[in-house]
Amino acid sequence: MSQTAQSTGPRRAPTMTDVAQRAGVSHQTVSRVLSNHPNVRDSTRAEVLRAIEELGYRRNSSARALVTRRTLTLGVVACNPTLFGPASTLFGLEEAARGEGYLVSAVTLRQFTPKALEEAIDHLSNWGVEGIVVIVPHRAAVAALAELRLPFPVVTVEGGHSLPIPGVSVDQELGGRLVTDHLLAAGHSTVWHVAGPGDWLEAGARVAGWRAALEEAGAEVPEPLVGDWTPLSGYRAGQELAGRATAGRARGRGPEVSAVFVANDQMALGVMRALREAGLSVPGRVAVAGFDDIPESEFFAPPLTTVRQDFAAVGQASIRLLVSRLEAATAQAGDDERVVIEPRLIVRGSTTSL
Amino acid sequence: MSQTAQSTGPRRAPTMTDVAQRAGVSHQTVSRVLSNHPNVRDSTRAEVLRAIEELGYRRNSSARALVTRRTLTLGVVACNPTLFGPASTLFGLEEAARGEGYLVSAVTLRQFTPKALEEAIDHLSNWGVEGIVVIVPHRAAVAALAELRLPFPVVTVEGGHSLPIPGVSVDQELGGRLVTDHLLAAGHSTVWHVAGPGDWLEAGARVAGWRAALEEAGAEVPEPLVGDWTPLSGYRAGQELAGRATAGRARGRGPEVSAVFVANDQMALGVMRALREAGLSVPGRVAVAGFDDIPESEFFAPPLTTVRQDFAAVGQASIRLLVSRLEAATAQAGDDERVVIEPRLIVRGSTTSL
DNA sequence: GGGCAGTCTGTGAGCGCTAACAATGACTCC
DNA sequence: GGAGTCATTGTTAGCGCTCACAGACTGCCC
Repeated sequence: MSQTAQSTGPRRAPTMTDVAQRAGVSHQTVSRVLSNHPNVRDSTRAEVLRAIEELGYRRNSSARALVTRRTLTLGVVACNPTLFGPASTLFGLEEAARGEGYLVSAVTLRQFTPKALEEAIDHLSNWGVEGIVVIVPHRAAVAALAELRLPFPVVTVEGGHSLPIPGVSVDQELGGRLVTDHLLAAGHSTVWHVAGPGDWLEAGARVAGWRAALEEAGAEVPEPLVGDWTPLSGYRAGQELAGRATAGRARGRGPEVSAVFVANDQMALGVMRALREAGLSVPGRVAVAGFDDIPESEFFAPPLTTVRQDFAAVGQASIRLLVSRLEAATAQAGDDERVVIEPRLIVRGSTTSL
Repeated sequence: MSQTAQSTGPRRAPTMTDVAQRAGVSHQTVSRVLSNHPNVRDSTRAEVLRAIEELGYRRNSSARALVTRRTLTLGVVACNPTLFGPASTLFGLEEAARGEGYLVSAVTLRQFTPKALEEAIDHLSNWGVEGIVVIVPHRAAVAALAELRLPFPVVTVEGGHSLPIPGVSVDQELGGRLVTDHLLAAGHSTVWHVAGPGDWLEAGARVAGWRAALEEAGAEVPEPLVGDWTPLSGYRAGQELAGRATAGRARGRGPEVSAVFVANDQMALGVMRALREAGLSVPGRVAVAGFDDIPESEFFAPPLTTVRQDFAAVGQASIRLLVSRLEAATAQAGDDERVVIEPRLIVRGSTTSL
């Protein structure tokens, strides 16, 4: 009665009981209306809905989660989220999750370390996520992940298939093959490679595809250069390659440089700049191909041959995997544990006019 | 006693009472340990921590949120999250929020409509976010936002300052001026402009800065072309500009084309490609400048002069604004309602060697 | 030795919701 | 017409936690 609450203070959000009172029913009936229970008389339902509308009532998610033991929240751990690939995956993933009725909370890692990964997962756990998707494609990450015995399902993206954790990935090795075969078919005697960082699984798989294609064709396999995905590192690798291209075999370190497969588009950009600066025309003197098909690639000078990955599909598949694990007491083990998505070669000017 | 739960079924997560029993204390003491209450004997604390460790106990966030009325969750609504700018902002924002002890849930819009915005906010509300950051820099979005009377604080990013909603933004107009002044100082008689979509506030502000700089310098103001941020649209605008450049004033539609300020880097890339294809060298014949400083810009051919925005700072500022509103009964109105961040001109090869 | 502060711990209530069950009334069926 | 069925509604008991308060036990002073 003599509550000060009736003053102008921040009025507490209305509760289900408030709605019930206003509609002249029990709180349980309100609950039934909100959960679309069939056995509610139409007139009652209308009454309740009107009360909800008038009060601006919203169900308290915490109370609901407490009793149903479902937070309907999924966590995502991502690294380098400003890169086109991770960002696209994140986007597709969130959209898919929303469609399934889940909220997605992402934690981003500035730099991968097992400790950072653990902290990120810990952070998410503290908010009661029901499962997580990990988009941290480092070798060490997957290993670290396997150590942690988590009380909820985990799905990896680009985490490789060496561990008994369900995951989604693009067939990076196939991508590497596609590019390499394309360049060999164009008449190059061999193909150089600028790889991604050694601790990235994707980088390794692209190397493997490239190497396999060369070996199958009986071509010489040059020592791959290594970058860190940035244009700058590509630029440096490009300078190195330019040096070899101009020095010729005289320099005695590997075959002639007439074609380069770069492990992502941004590095390819750097490589092309370095080659250009060294007076080596692309594709006239050296053909260059990338990987990812970022939106800019089509407009590089020259337009870049590359491999397109369907990131949105990756995001969707990972959510499907996670949600199926969450909702099915049925589909337990082995049931579509692994999803592999095929990449596609996009041929453009940087490799064509040999 | 005769519960079937003691079978192998999915063992329920341990509760605070379980920990209390194991440690031989009351659940309240466990709670005190977890909240770092000072009045707990060291030996008791140790006992409790050990029990927590052994049981792998985690506090139930829903129960906690229910009683404290704090979900410690923030929502973000973003559009075009695969672009460098929004992605970077999102990243900075999440990191800042985590530092403040909040979880961030993002909802991404494929395309902006007032309805989509409302649905996104609705989605977030259903999960009990305590406040939201809206990164949807459309004119209509801000208007729509003002309509909604939301029961929690809202902060806009790049939402302009026309409405009484706190917000963070980069001084886009200043950016436009910086670029334009730079080009005028380099000796160009005027500067053309390829703008972003008309319904984006940022696009408008960049146009305003460009126009103001031209007018102050007494230069002719050509009709701006309009793109949609994509390289392709820039390419089309570039073709149009190339046509004018080669036709000269004869075509009678505006001044000579010797310098172009493009509203973002990706479109600038398209513009440069079109110019190059038309045989117009950059910067020899036409100088081109962009906006955003995406990581690739430095490696374009030629390296692109552009305006750098500190997206991470934007994200951090928006979180500070939101959190201060959440935690302060003190700082009510007017208190740093607006944060403006200054952009910086980055001069590179695409405008230099006139 | 009684009172009084201060430290540590336990008890009980209740946050807002859903699930299980009970209760009511209307209707059908033989 | 009594039992059985069904639709509709209400009642009650928690979910796991924090808060407010009460108790117990120290030490210290006069």
